[in-house]
Parts: sequence; structure tokens; C-alpha cells
Amino acid sequence: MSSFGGQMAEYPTISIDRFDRENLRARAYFLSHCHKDHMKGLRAPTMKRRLECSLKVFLYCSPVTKELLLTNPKYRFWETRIVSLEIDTPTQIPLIDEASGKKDEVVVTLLPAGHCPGSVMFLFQGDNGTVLYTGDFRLAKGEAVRMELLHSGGRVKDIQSVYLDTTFCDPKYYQIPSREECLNGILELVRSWITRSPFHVVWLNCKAAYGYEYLFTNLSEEFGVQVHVDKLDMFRNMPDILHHLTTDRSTQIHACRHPQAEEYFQWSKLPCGMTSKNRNPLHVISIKPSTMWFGERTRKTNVIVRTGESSYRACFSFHSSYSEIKDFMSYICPVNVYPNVIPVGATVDKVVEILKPLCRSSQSTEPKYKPLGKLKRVKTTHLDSEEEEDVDLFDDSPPVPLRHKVPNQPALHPEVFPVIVTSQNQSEKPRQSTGCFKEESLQISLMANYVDCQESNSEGEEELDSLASLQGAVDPETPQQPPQQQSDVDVPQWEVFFKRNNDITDDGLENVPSSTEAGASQSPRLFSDSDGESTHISSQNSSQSTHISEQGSQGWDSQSDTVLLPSQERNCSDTSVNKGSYRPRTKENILASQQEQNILCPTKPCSDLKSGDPDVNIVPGVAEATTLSGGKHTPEEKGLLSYSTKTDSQSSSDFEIPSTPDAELPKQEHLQYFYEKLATGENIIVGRNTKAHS
DNA sequence: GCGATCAGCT
DNA sequence: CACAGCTGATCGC
Repeated sequence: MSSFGGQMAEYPTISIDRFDRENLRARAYFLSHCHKDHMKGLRAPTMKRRLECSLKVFLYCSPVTKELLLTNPKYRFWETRIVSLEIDTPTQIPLIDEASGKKDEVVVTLLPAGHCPGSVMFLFQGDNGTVLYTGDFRLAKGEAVRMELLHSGGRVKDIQSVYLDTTFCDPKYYQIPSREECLNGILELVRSWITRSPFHVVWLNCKAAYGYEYLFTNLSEEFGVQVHVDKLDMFRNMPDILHHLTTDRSTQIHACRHPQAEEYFQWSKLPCGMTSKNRNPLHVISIKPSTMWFGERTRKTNVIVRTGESSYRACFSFHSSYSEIKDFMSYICPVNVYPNVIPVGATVDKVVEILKPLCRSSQSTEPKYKPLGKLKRVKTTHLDSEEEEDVDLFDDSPPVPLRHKVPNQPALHPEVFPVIVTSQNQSEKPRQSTGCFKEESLQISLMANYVDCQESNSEGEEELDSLASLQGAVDPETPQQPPQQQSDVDVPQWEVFFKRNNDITDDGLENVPSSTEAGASQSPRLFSDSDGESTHISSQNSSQSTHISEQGSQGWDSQSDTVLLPSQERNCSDTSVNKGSYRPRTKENILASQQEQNILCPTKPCSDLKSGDPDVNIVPGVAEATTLSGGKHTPEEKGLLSYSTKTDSQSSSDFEIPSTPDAELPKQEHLQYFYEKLATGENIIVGRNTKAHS
């Protein structure tokens, strides 16, 4: 849960994701996504009064967030005061002090955060430097590299501070299986069940929050079965989600909820009350998406773990893992980092201790190789001042035209412009292109996931497993009763998925973690812990071992009650996570869509541009940049960037990552690098790529 | 009657 | 298994 107070040191007159206390005086508000813990004070009477008195204060968020927010009547009073900003479109925001009339400005860019529909990060640029507020995010390793607007002049921007989602900034979450792996695990489990008969149904035991939509849409797409939910009107303008949901209970996939759902489930009753269909009793399994549950496990597990006769845990996360956070940070390499979340059992100091070494001031003067960064055009190698004083250098690289879009409500808020933010921005100081990227091996996804799992964090909320009920469970280290073929029809065929422990290629398993986590990957992957014997010791470093003792008290005897499914199948068909383009279908967006396809002529001249550039030449520049946005990249670049899943540049998926800016044809040595990676089976090009070409 | 806060529960 | 909520009790306005 976010404990961010709402204000950033650099831009204290704006408030983000907090709307109470001192934030009531902010000159502009920003909402990163529609989760309640980021909306504190947003519907309070004090805020309502503030709006009535201050007519120039607005809330800025993504179009999807605006849509989701306004679906709730409690927030309707914001309706005329929300400005939705397109993703990846630098926009100038006026910051007006209504008492004194003083006016400042800041340029904000929304970057996709991959956390839930509409979720974004905010990149602010202005007189006090460039800062990034991540909100909550899940970005896979290397995704920051492909974010065009994090770059300038072929390099990552000079970022002063990052306000970071540190939810899983704890080595126990060192590795969380990728979205695709988790999704595929769930897909296969669901497939194994619902294909048995029309009366076999699954209940996805999801929390009441946005973030599971891509799971629903992928399941629906894969099986041609809509997902039953309690409410769907918030998606009324998001057909890519809406079409996969239903309020009709007669479907085989349910994500409905009820306060007594767990009790219902004991009696094969779905939360919506269904127990039978056409007088045939339903056979229900529950699948509970979890992250922390997996994080607590010290032994390797799969992305799917059976916790009871009909109960499963599925690994699922909408926050970045420890290693994803570190990858992100070491690429961004800011001067400062401020954690937005202090995980339980941790302290600010602990978290900062982990992150500070990834910041610039901590970097050794010795340049480090930055493999992916080298794909970008490296124009000049400035001697980077390791000290971050106000060296007011100018970036002399030519302005890079960036994609451009118009604001959604140009008429409503004439002062808000999309602007070209180039390296001319004074806050952009050149930085040495040899960055802080630490290469870590990324082989996990290539490892066999057919692994044993013997822990059962059982707290009673799962079914209590009698031994008999475990007949499906496979535990290589515990002698098994031969499976009794009772109710066979009610248990998925584990044999299909499970491979014996000795099928694992153990060579991929890591050794002991080193505290110098330079190159070698760490062992505590959530589901491929080192094998066996000594593993009561969590493979993390000892400072992290607090949970071990608790763990020990949970009883290993009860840990044989889990069954796993392989996650594998990364290349599995078309389970694209990026499929949903959650753009609300509103008038303004349709307009924007059309404009994106055409040459863009902003309706308002950017007379107020702060770049101090009275030169309105910026407008043709905009038009030109936008023209390119339909096909921003040359064919060569497209080929190079093929790991960017989307070809449809018109849809703004929440999980879509823009392509690398300024990419050029790889040089021989770069190719060599990739070839080596590929040869060693490393997951350098994210798996979706394979699909894009298949 | 509403909101804020907290315990308890997923 | 504190991912993001909900409900219900209590207290203050």
C-alpha cells in the first residue's frame, strides 16, 4: 500500500495520488490509477469545496482512469475538472496560484505502467529538473529501454528523482514469473477443467480491484467463454474488455464475488449463487491469484499450486518483482530514489539501502557496459560529471522529433498543450551513455517449471486437505499413496502436466546467492528454488531470513498437499497480454484516433510554450512528428524493434510499451551480443516476440 | 447520518 | 500471507 504523501520535493505545488491534508492546497492533481489507496481524500467534502472555490485546479490522469473514476457516482463532482492526457504525449500543465496569480509550469508525460487498466507513471519536466513518479507499476526487465519518452537524444533522460513503487522490493520476491508464464499456467489449468464437461466451472477468486482484466480477456479469448462478473458498466466504453465479460451466470468461468464466497465454495456454490446448470450439479474449482503467498515459499513451486482438493493458487502480480525494480532503476539511474511503499517488516532505510546503489551518485566512475542501451544512437560521449551539480550544459544533439498528439479537451483547457520536449529542455543534461545497467542473467523462463512444491502456507482458508483428497498431489520427496481413482472426473489430470523432479535440468538451478549480485542470477526465484535437502534456509541472504522461522512452524507435514502445474508454454498460442487496448470509446478519443491517422494540426497555437521558444515553428514540427506516428519507424527499425508487440499504433493499451526511439540498425557487435544471448538461451527478447512472427 | 479510523477478514 | 479491498464497530461532528 502506498505511503506516498502526495508531494514531491522538486514540485511541491502539485499533488499525486493523495488528496487530503496539505494536498488540499495543490495547484494541480494527478491520479496514476484507480485504486483506492491512491485516491485518499479524492471524494472528501473538503476537496469538493476546494474545487468549488478554485476554478483553475484540475485533475490529470489517463483516459481510462478518468472513465473508471467517473463511473463511480461518488466522484462525479470531478467531471468537469478532469483532464485526461494521452499516453506518451508531453503536455504542458499550468500551475496557477489563485491567490497571488503566480504561474508556473511543468511538462508531464504519461508512461504506461502495466499495473491495471489506465495505470500510468508520470514523468515531470520543469525548472526543478526531471522527476519520475511511477505510481504502481509492473514492467518486465528491459521495458524501460523501449519507452520512447524516457529518452532524449538517444539516451535515457537525466532524471533527478524517482518516486518508486517498492511493493516487492524485497529479495523474497526476487523473481516473479512473467505475466505470460502466470497467464499460461492459469490458462492450462482452466483448460484442463472446463473441457471436461459443461458443468465443470472455475471460480477466479480475485480481489475487488482493477488489474485482473487482462486475465479475463485472455481466458475469454482462449476459450470463447465470457467471464462472469458482478459489474461491468465501468467498461462500457472499453469494448476490448467489455466483450469478454458478462453478467450472465451461465458461463464456465466466474470471477464474481460474495462476502461468503469461501463458504459457498465449500458447497460447490459459486459466489453468484449458482450450484447447478440444467439440474446438473456444478463441479467447481477455485483459482486464487496470489503473489505474496508465493513469495513466502522457500521451496520451488510452480506458477500453479494446488492447495486443496479443488483449490489452487496461481502466481499473479501486478507489481514489479525485486529484480524488475532493480533492472528498472539501474536503467533510469536517477540521482535520488524515494520509495512509495514500505513493505511490511521493512523500513525506509532498508529499502533505500537496496536502491541507493543503483542511483547515480553511487555509481563507480568506471563506466559499465550497458548492452541494451547501446542499441540507441550514441552521439557523443560526454564526460559525465559524476557529481550532479548544476552543470548547465546543453545537449547539443539535434532535436529529436517525437510523436505527437493533441490534448483531449483543447477547447476546455486551452492552457494545456502537448509540447515537444526535446533535449533543449534545460533540465536535460547530457549523460554518459554508459549507464548503470547491470546485466543479470535472465534465464528463468527457459527453465523447466515442472518442479515440486511442498509447502502449503495453509492458514485454513484453503480447503483442508485430507490425505485422500491429495490423491492428485505429487510430491517427489514424500512417498505417495498410489492415486485412488475415486472421483477421477473431478480432478484434473496432473500427469499431463507434471514432470518428475528428475526431469528438471538442474544445471539451471542456481547456487548460493551471493551478496554481490553482479552477474549471476539469484536463486530465490519463486518457483525454482534450489532443489531439496537444505532448503529450509531460504536461498536469500541471511538478512532476509526472518520468515524462515515462521515458516518452520508451519509444519512440513502439511506441505505435501500441493500439486503443481507446469507453467511453461511461453510461446503458447496467442495469449497476448497486450491485446486489450483499453481506450475508452469517448468522443474525444475517437477524435484523437482519427487525428492520429491523419496529419495533425493542433487547433491552438502553442503560444504559451515555456521552452521560451516564441518560434511557433514548433507546430509544423508537431504535425510532422505526428504524421510519422502512424509508422514512426523505418522498416528497418521496425524489424529491429519487433519485440514491441503492437503493430496497431492507434490503440493505447495499458500494457503497451512504445518502441525504442532513435533506434538504428544494429551493428555487427550488437548482433553478436544478441546471438550470444540467444545461443545461451537467455531471455533477452521478451517472449511475445516469437508470437509476433508466428 | 456521515466520515475517519481501526479490527478483522479475505 | 497486509497485491486491494470490504464490512462492521466506535467515536466525533
